[in-house]
Amino acid sequence: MPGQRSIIEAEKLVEAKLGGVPIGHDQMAVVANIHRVAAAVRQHLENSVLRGSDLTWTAFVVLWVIWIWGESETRYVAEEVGISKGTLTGVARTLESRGLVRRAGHPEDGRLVLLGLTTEGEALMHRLFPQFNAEEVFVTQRLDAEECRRTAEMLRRIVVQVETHGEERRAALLDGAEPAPRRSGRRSKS
Amino acid sequence: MPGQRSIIEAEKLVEAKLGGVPIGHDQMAVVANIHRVAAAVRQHLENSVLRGSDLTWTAFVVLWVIWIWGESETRYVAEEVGISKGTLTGVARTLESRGLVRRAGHPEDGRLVLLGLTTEGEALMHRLFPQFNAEEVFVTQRLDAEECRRTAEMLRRIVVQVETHGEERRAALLDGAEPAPRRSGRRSKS
DNA sequence: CTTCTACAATTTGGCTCCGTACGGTCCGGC
DNA sequence: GCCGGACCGTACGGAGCCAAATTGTAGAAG
Repeated sequence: MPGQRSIIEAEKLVEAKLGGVPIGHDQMAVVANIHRVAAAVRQHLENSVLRGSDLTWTAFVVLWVIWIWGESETRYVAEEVGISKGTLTGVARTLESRGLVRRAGHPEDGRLVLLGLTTEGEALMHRLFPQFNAEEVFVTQRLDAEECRRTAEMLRRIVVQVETHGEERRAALLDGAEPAPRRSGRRSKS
Repeated sequence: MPGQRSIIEAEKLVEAKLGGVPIGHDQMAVVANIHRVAAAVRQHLENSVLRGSDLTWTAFVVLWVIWIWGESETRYVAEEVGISKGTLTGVARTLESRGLVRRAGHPEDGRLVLLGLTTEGEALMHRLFPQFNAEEVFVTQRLDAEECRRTAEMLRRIVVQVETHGEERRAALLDGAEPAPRRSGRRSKS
């Protein structure tokens, strides 16, 4: 990995930059490594198994969620995948046009839309997931099963922390000040 | 975290879906959690400290890399940040137009371009990074220092694995077949 | 029955990011 | 001097992504 500079070395430089200001070094290293590894793994999977079936990462995750959990309401799929409902609309449409996903109205509540896999979609996932998982095994090759479990547990704790206390934390940080609107995105009419 | 369904439960469903096909469950859980936590942390940081300074995640990381490592060649910045050189051009231009980044030609090799922070950029990072790090500490609150170190080490191993053996692995998987061009992006003229 | 309200998905606008393809510039070797 | 290679910049085309605005349904209130 040419050019990959060490995070430990970075810490020393941060120390020098900030003089007396105390910094959580271990925490910084975890967060930095999380994003580094997420990008590396995603890129590896896109360039190995996903590219061959012309699927983006997001599209695959959407298929995976529907595959695992069965026909589901769009709002749950969006949340599970980690994208907005508006984004899911577009991704689902693409997958529908390729005959992998089927969209159906909810039998009781006409506002809801259910997403399910077509037979073709089922077949694709049945073929693709073992390949996908084989790469998951490949990337984690330098960890034994126990280390995998422990690492997953640590990561899960971070997710729980953010998802249970994140919102109140953000509110406390802003402390009254309005949330500073996102610069991109559609402008408010007012 | 409403709607967050358990990965353990998902594993059972995968098992049911694939019958006899053996699956690396622990590895699957690690990879799934990596991306879940990466998205959660990124979103938390964008909505807390970054939004206030109108910075995207990518823009902040670019600033951070330049801040830490000092004036650097664009190719190293792009690699360190984990984005393509083309993307960096756009991001750097935006940051330059806001007076945070300065761009200069390499004194010896005229092909290279060096990116550095302006005084304003330095000041911004000096103010922003402690806030950023405070949120890193917040999200990892449920891990003690030792757990942080161990987790970072595990993640680092995955990065090393992908970056040392990823390329040959992808080559072996394709095994001769041409790499199946990305469907999006500019079409070849031919 | 009508209206109002809540909530759902979708549409729309704006931005980000990637991969590809060129074009320009510079370096090194022949 | 010329050519091949490396590098940056620019220009597309395309997918993702978010948040506001819109549209449509459900259900309650009058």
